[in-house]
Formats: sequence, C-alpha cells, structure tokens
Amino acid sequence: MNNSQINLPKTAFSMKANLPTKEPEILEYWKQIKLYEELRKSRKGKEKFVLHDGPPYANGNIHMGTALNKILKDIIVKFHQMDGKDSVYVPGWDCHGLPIEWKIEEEYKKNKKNKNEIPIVEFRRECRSFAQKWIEVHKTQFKRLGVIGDWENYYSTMSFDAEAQIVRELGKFLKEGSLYRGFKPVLWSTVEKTALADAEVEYLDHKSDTIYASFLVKNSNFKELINTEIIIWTTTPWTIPANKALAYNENLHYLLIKIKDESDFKDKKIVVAEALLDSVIKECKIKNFENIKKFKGKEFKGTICQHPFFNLGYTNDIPMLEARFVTIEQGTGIVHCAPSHGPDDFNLCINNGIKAIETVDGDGKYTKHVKLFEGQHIFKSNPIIIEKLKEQKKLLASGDLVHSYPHSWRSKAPLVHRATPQWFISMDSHKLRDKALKAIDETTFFPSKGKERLKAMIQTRPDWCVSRQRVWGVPLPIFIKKKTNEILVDGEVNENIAKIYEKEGSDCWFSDNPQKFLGEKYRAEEYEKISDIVEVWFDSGSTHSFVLEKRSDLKWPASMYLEGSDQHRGWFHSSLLESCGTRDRAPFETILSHGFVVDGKGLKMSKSLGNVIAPEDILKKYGADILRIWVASSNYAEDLRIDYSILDQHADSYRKIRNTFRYLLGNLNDNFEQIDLEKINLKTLPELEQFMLHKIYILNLNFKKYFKIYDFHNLYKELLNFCTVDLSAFYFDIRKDTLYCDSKDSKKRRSTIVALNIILEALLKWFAPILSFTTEEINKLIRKESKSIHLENFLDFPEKFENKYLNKKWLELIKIRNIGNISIEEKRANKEIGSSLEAELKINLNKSFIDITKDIDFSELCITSKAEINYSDNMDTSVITYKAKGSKCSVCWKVRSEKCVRDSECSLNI
RNA sequence: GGGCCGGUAGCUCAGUUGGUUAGAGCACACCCUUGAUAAGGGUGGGGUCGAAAGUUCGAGUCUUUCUCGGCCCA
Repeated sequence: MNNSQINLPKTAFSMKANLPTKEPEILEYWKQIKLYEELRKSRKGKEKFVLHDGPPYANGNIHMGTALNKILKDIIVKFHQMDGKDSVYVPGWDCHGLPIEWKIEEEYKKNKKNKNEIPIVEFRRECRSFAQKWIEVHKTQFKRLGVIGDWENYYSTMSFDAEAQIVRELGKFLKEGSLYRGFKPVLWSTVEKTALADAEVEYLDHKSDTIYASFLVKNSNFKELINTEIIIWTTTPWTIPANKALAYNENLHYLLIKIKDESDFKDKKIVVAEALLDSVIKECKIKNFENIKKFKGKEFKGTICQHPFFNLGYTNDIPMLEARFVTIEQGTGIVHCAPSHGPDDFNLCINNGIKAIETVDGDGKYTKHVKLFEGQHIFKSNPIIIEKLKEQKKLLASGDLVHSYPHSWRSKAPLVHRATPQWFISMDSHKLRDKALKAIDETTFFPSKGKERLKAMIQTRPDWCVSRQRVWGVPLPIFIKKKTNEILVDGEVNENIAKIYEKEGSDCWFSDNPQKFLGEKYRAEEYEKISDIVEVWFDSGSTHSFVLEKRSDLKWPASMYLEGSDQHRGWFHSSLLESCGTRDRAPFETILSHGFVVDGKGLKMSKSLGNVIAPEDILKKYGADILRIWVASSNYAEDLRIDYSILDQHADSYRKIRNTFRYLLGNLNDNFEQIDLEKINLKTLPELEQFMLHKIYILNLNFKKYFKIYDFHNLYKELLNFCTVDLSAFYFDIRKDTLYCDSKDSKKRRSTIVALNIILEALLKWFAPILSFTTEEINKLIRKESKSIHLENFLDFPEKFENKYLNKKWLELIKIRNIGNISIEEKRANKEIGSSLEAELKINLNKSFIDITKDIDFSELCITSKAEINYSDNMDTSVITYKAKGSKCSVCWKVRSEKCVRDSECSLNI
C-alpha cells in the first residue's frame, strides 16, 4: 500500500493568497468581461434596487472613511444583485465649492498671479479641470477596493446637464415663492471675503477682548429699574455699535446693587444675574457694594434702555427681550444683541420686528450705517470701542479670554458673523418643514436611531440659505427688476437658462450678455443679474433630480441613501429638503448611516496623533478582501475601530476561510459539480450529511434574515463560525477518513462529495459580496461556464433540507463527542496516547440514549480506532479512554487487531 | 458649552420583557498530528459588564451622577 492509492486532496487554489498581486489581475479580468454591463444584462427587467451614491468631494486622495463608505455600498449592492434584483450603482462626485476654489487660488499665489485679474470664466475652467483630475484619481482608488459600478457613466454636479437641472430645481422654489431674499448674519471671512458654509468652519482657540459694558434703563414697568445700569458682557466689543437689543431669561433671578467704590460707577445702581454676581464682582474688581433688590427676570418685560453711545448719536431705543438662550454660564445674565452679528441675536430681533442691516462690509469695515466708525476695520476697532465706552463712563471692566472660536478651515483666519444679502428657501411659508417631517416618518432608517436624529434637526433648523458669494458653482439664476426691486419669476426664462447650460455649461452666466438668458420678453438693462452662486448642498441635494430621474437605468426614489452619520446634517438633510420642496416626498426609501473610522483605542484619526491609516497602506499589506472583511465584521451603527492588530486578526480569519475553501477544492480535485437541490434525495445520504445540510439550510435562513436588516457583522460572524466550528473542526475532520481512504465509488464517499459540492457552492455565494476577489478567484477555477460569481444568484434551499429531529439528535451526539474529547485529552496529557486514532473509547450512557445512539459509530464521530457503548440505568454520560490494541493500518491509520476491509492488500498479519 | 449616540474578555461581537455560575469566534498557553502541512485537531486560562450611588428579593439590562470616546451644533 502506498499513498498513490489514497485520495489525497489536490487543488490549484494556493494556500497563500497573495492578494496585493492577485486582486489587480482580477480587476483586469472584470474589465475584460465588462462585468458591470454583464450584471445589468443579467437582471434586465427585474425589480430594481438603486443605491444612490452620495457624491464625495472631488479633492484629495480617499481616506478610510471613504473606503468604508464605498465598500459598504458595494457589499449591499452585491447582496441585492445576488438576491435576484437589478442592483444598479452609479457613482458620482461633488465638484463645486470653496475648497477647490481655494486650491486654485493657492496655485495662483505660488505663481504670483492675482485672482482678481483673471477672468472668472478662466478661473472656473481651472476649477473644473482640477475636479476632473481628482475624479479620475478617485475612480482608480475606488475600483481597487473591488467596488463594481458604472464607472464609465458616472455623474458629477458640474456636468452641464446637472448644472441645467439645478437651475430648474431652483426655478421650482422661485415659482412657488418660497425662495426669498433677506439679510442675515452669516459666518464671514474678511480674509477670503466670503461667507463660509458650516462644513467650512473650524473651531480653534482664540484670544478675544472682553468687556463689561452698561446700558442705562430709560423706562420700565418695574419702576425701580429706571436709571439703573444693565450690565452686559461680550467677547466682541466691536459689535456694540450694532447693538439693537438686550436679552434676558425670565426664569433667572437678578440683583440690583449699588456700587460704592471710587470709579466711574460710584453710587450707580447696576443689574446682573444673581448667580453671576460673584464672578462679576471678581472680574470687575468691585470692592464695596450694597444689595438693593432681588427680582425675577420676567420683571424686565417692557424695559427700554439707552445705547451706551447715546450721547454720540446712538439715540435708538434698546428694548429688553426675553430669550431662552441666555444662561448663567458666563457673563452677567443679560446678553447684548446685534442682529447683524449673531444668529441668536438675529432670530430674537426678527421675532420682535428688529431687522438686521449691513453694518460691516465684505472687507470687515464698518459701513455708513455705523455712526462714528465708518471705514474702520472691525478687527482693529476693539481698543477704540473700549476707549469710547470708557469716555462715556459705560465701561465697568475689560480683559481678555482664550476660547473656542470659529475660524476658516482653509485660511485659519478668525470669522465673524456679518449680515449680508442672502437667498433663502423658507422652511415654513410653503410647509416645507411639515412635508420633510412626514417624509422622515415614511423612511426606514438603519440603524433606527437615525430617524430621531434627522427629525430633531429638521424640527429646529432655520430657513435654508442657498446663496454663496463665490464663483465656483452654479450661478443663482435670478434677475431683479431695478425699478421695483421685484424678483423676476418666469418659467420660460428659467427654462431658457437651463437649456443654455445644458448646451454650454454655466460659465456663460459670467461672461455673456444677460439678454441671452432673458430672451426677448424682457430688457436686460432693466434687470439686475444676481452674481451669487448656489451653495453646494443644494447641488448635491439635487442629485436625485439629475441622476435618479433622468437615467433610464435608475429609479426615483432611490431604494437607499448610505452615508456617514454626519450626513444627517449634510446630504440626507439637503436631499430631503430639496425633494420635499419640489416633489413632496423624500428621494429615498431607506437611509443607512454608518459611524466614523477611529483608531484601535477609539480615538479619531489625526495627523497630530499619528494614528492615521491610509486605505492604500492596507491594500499594499493585506489586500482589499481583508479590508472588506473589516467592513463586514464591524458594527457600522457605531464608530469603527481600525489598527494593524485588528487587521491582523481579520487576516487570520481570512486564512481560515481560505483554507476551508482549499479543503473543499482539494477533495473535489477542483472538479465542481452543481447539485440539483430540488432533485436530491436526502434520505439516501448518511445522517451526518443530512445533519450538515440541515445546518446549511438554517444558516441560509439566518443569512437572509441578517442581510434583510443589513446586519453584516452578525452575518459574517455566523459564516466564519460555520467554517471554523461546523466544518473545519467537525465535519471536515470526521470525513477525512472517508475522503482519503474509501474507494471513489463507495456510496459513503460519493455522498460526502455531494455534500462538499453543495457546501462549496453555498459558501462561495454567501461570501461573494464580502470576499469579492477571493470568491471570483475560486469561481474562475472551478466554474468555467460561469463568467463571474457576482452574476450568480444566492442558493435557495428547499424546505426538505430542514430536519429538526436529526438536528436535535446530533446536538446530543456532539455533547457525547465533547465528553469523549475531554477523556482523550486526559490520556494525551499522561503521554499514554498521541493521536486520537490511538484511542479506544468506552462510552457509558443512560438507557434513554439507546434510540439516538444505537446506529452511531462513535469511533467515526470521535475519530478514534474503536468505541463501545454501555447502557445502564440512572447513569450520567461518561467516557473512558484506553490505548487501542493492535497495529496501525497503513491505509486508514486506525489501530486494529483485524484486517481492514478497505485495504485489499492489508498488511496486517491476522 | 449644548444636543444625540456609545463604553461587555487582548480583538471583533452576542446577551430577549431585569431572573441559574455573563457567551461565541479569533488571539494566547499547553498538548497532539505531520495524508488540509507557512495547514489541521484537542484542552485550558482569561471579564469588578467604563465608575459610583439608587430602585428591586434579584441589575450587564431600569434611574441619577460622574468619566472617557465619537458625531452634530455653538
């Protein structure tokens, strides 16, 4: 007897994966077979699943967050495809906006070019080609992750048809009347001379001048207040000239005190919140004072003050207004309000009929609306204001404070709130808020907590400011009649502009004669053409209109939007509002949001911490399939941790899975045979095979259950456990004997081969959406007739595979097997035996076990040479191991004292 | 600073409406195997459930406070 007579596993599927080199070859193969086109063909006419891609910004290399996002999308798209749907994925890019403008400006600075001397159209051309360049880079990087999509026909917010559609969408709000012009303080950079989007703001420490200033009470229903001084505290003294009101909290207690120190305030009565008295006294170095009166904030109602610069011509009334945002955290419990310079101030004042005006120009200088200080730069004004306050005897104290303060994310310059003319979409004039809230209720969220998060934001958000004073974007398609200041609302003009953009893009807005856009109905010289651009969130919020609606391969609304949880305020939010405003419902049926990628300790990745891992590094060291395992096995509902030790662990799991496949392929000698699951007669198979097929059936049910709720980490865990526990350590280990030693035509071995084929096909398909490359590698090896595993359908197991009785029985048998193992281990520890095949078991069972064990060969189940059962009453299960007597059969390696029936040339001398 | 979410073995995750001694896989240690071999099998150790207080006969699970982390907002 020699090894040539045993069926040893043989396969071309290597143990070593070598993913970093093998994956690019598979990518090349997918390109060759035009996989995306094939996928579409294969599901033509089937129910569509459309995951609408949230466009990443076309700027810079991808990072772990983008990689996570794209892989998660790809896994879901592939699941639905294999579930039989036409699962379409069209990637897209967000192209307009400040960061790209800034990049081009930086290049100008390097080359000593002045942006203002370059024609806008040329500048925009450079922005466009910059974005285009990064789209190409991203494309390559995303494809490398194994993401399958319509990469050739991607969408972008800067394509001509997108720009045209954005104009049409705005036209709808214009026509409806919900788009209006107003003044509003926006975060403004006096360096970049632009308003900044929320996403463009960074909070950094900043040292501010602080002042305690006083406002004389002119009139009040609470008579004791008259002629006292209301004290306010602020970190922006330069906003004092723009003051229009004071805010108090009606629930706070306030104190009236009389100052006795020698100072500008000697013998004056001042008002501060009771809870802040100590800090005010300390900060303002008040030594002697007298408590006059304590009162509730509501007493302020109807009180009118004078501006500290009253004697300098600031004669308007300063009313005291009730506001919830007033707290006792800091200051005096009374807040100075400049509606042109703060959102809270603005909202409070507008609700009380006080409008914001333009007090500071784009450069940061006071306008003509500010007496005494016109032309003065606000960043240089604090000392002057402080001096004036002192001169007017209105300054109780001054100092400085380091605190968190908004800065431009690009220039790092401190920002200010500045009232500017802006265009808004009203949340309430046409019930946009109500529509959006209803739409949220009709949307399914994964995880479910996303629903409340988005709802809370919509409930409280102010009107949507859609204008930006920049150049790289879609120009606001608005004309204003010079004479009447009326907005021109005419669908024909709007459509004319859209048609022009469709043909030549939106650059012409800045260069061509306005008459071109107005057509023949209106005279250009009578109209002012708005030069603002549309904020980028409106661009991306409109993607559903120029991607989902316009493409015949897609559908509206999308089946799913899937982004990081920050997009509750971003893309989910803007898409919802845009769509509810124009179509009365959300552009998505489902929202899936994922957490952020953090390091192994749960800290966010940052250059300064040095804990950043780039997708590129992972691809080089491990390959995309390992990264895909990381995505699938992590709980995306929370933050996702990653570091090299975590990846090492997943690489280990990958090896286990790979070797599971290798065992299957080896024993099938790479000859896969598709088994007809409907026709197969399970009763002809040994019980072990029936039990394994039952397990597969149940696992498939769980698989579908998990997939349905996008619970991938539990799905992956089940698959991995199946490979390790059920296959490798149990079924495969037991069946080695049959596969290696039985003749190829034996019934038992043939049954095993049937089971291996079924297991192989099931595993291959289950893992395909996650291990996209490895499953393709295997599919190519064994299924010449199948172009790609991703074109396949998941298996559907007939109900006959379920066998509850057998399952219950075999779980009991496994318990006995485990007890056997412990018994074997004792002898092994004693050095009495080594291999379990050197063991002989004596199994003591209660008589109640007779039914389920009478036909069971425990030597096979426990992989020993012999096993005997003793039944008796009132006995717990126990197993005793003895060293088997006899010699080792050269074929099956069992220790026996008689000739082995499987070895015709058995050398045993009996 | 405010709002929301989260913290269970070294790691990734389970843990039902509160109810036995808190589970799985991986990793680790030891042993076996050398016919899945840069593989495979067996056994085992490992947790104050972020901390404290409270409710309860009973708390990983409910309440409060604190702490650490993340996202959003200021």
